[in-house]
Amino acid sequence: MGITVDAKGPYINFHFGTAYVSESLKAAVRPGYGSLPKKETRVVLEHTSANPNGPLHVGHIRNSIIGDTLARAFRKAGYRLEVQYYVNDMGRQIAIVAWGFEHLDSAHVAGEKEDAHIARVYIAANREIDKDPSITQQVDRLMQLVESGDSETVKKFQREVSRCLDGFAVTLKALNVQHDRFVWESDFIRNGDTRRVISRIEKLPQARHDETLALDLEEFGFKNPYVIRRSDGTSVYAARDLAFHFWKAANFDRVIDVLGADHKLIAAQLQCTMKLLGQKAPEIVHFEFVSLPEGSMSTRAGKFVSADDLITEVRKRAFDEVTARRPELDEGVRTAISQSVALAAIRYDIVKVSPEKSTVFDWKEALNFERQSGPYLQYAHARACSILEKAGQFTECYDLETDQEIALAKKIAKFPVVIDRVVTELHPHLLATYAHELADTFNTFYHFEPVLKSEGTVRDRRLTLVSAMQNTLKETLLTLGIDAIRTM
RNA sequence: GCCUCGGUAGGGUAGUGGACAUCCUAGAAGCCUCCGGAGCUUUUGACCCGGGUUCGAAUCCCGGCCGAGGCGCCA
Repeated sequence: MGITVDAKGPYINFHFGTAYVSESLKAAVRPGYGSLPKKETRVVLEHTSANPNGPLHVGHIRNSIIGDTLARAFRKAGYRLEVQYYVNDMGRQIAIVAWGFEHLDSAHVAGEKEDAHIARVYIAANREIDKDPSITQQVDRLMQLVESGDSETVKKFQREVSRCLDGFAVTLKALNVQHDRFVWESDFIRNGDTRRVISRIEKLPQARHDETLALDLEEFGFKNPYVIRRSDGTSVYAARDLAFHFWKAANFDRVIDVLGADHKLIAAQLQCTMKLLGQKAPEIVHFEFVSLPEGSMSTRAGKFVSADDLITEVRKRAFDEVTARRPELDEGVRTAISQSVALAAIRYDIVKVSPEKSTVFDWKEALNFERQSGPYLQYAHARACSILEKAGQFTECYDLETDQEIALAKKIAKFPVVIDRVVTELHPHLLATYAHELADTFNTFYHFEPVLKSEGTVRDRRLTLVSAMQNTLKETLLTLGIDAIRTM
């Protein structure tokens, strides 16, 4: 009854007997199915970390959704996980924002979201700089003041950055994306970590002391020097990033960063340098860019589709859809359902594509709730819930017979393997593919095999199967950060 | 110019060495006697090009072409 094996041509076929499938099903009806054994490994996962100079756009949230889905998968796989957002509070872009608030008409407009306000000032300041390049010197001055710890300027930077982060928090909450800790880049200057890392780098044989301090990584295939310190003595982003990763390497067993494709080179240089310093190098999940049909996005040029606009539009469309289907429900209930549906649509649409594929943002796809979409998955779940509710009490039965039953049970049994693959391969889209396969298999089963209308042990075993499917799909959706609503 | 990542039916997409290449969309034909049709069935249609490795390549290697991203004091 277990697993039988035979050879056919060049293939070895394993036949999973009913005993094997039954065991899996018994686990699948229990709460928390798919969770792997607890591990002692401490993992730190950094994602999103967008510069606080304007609202999150549809490119940034690809990072957020890939990162948050991975985070959920790691927790499901039993790891001790901390999720971090690295706040860039001392870059040139923030200095430009600070300059803009000081020199331009930057009053807050009533009803304007904080991050949108920052973007408006940032875009205006860039326009001024284009007109009068000498402003750059004033911006440089601000950066030097921050690096030297001038409290007035530091406060000014942090005030604007905090406001922008408040805006991000609203967006990320709407997307069901969570961080455990916000790590501020400037802390690595203040606590001396950056200085200490630089002094270690100075001692490396690859160090080059000209006006700048840089590493010559040509032996590792990097043509250009990796600059650590500017000629005016201030540190560059790379130096603080090294300090940050030093700290992560010291406190965690596994360090994972989710970064955009534009970071490929600097991330590789960072990995290389960490190794030279005898430290654990981060594992990096790169995702390729999301562009618009008219070209690439740019915060600076004000050319982007903001995540907030996307959320608003998808929620509107979802509300109309729910209202058309369930007019009898209270408006409050319809609003709640449509928010869950919108969340599912957005997250699934983004996570289903493998990270290494560059994409073009498409409103039509984002607003589609059929078939290969998050709402389709939610619908399959809601249907299963409805069947179980109507069924009432039944006796669990694990002896399956028909092809449809067995196909569904096998799909259910695969779930823990999928969780494991997601965290070992760092491929969150596998979970999306699995969720769709599971819902598809269920829909086919549902079409051919009557559940409530069958009788005796046939009814029992099919209800058991529906129950296992509902629980498995629920766990899959939760790992995808999608609400497993019972009705919609 | 150099480096990195992609190139799978009309459009989008899964698939890192093996059995008729996944799914969505689009086109065609069906299914409301149905437990919620955001559904189901059947069907049309694809591995960029050229070499190589292998018993066997969408998958690995080399060279093209196309797309995205990057290339010392930006982040």
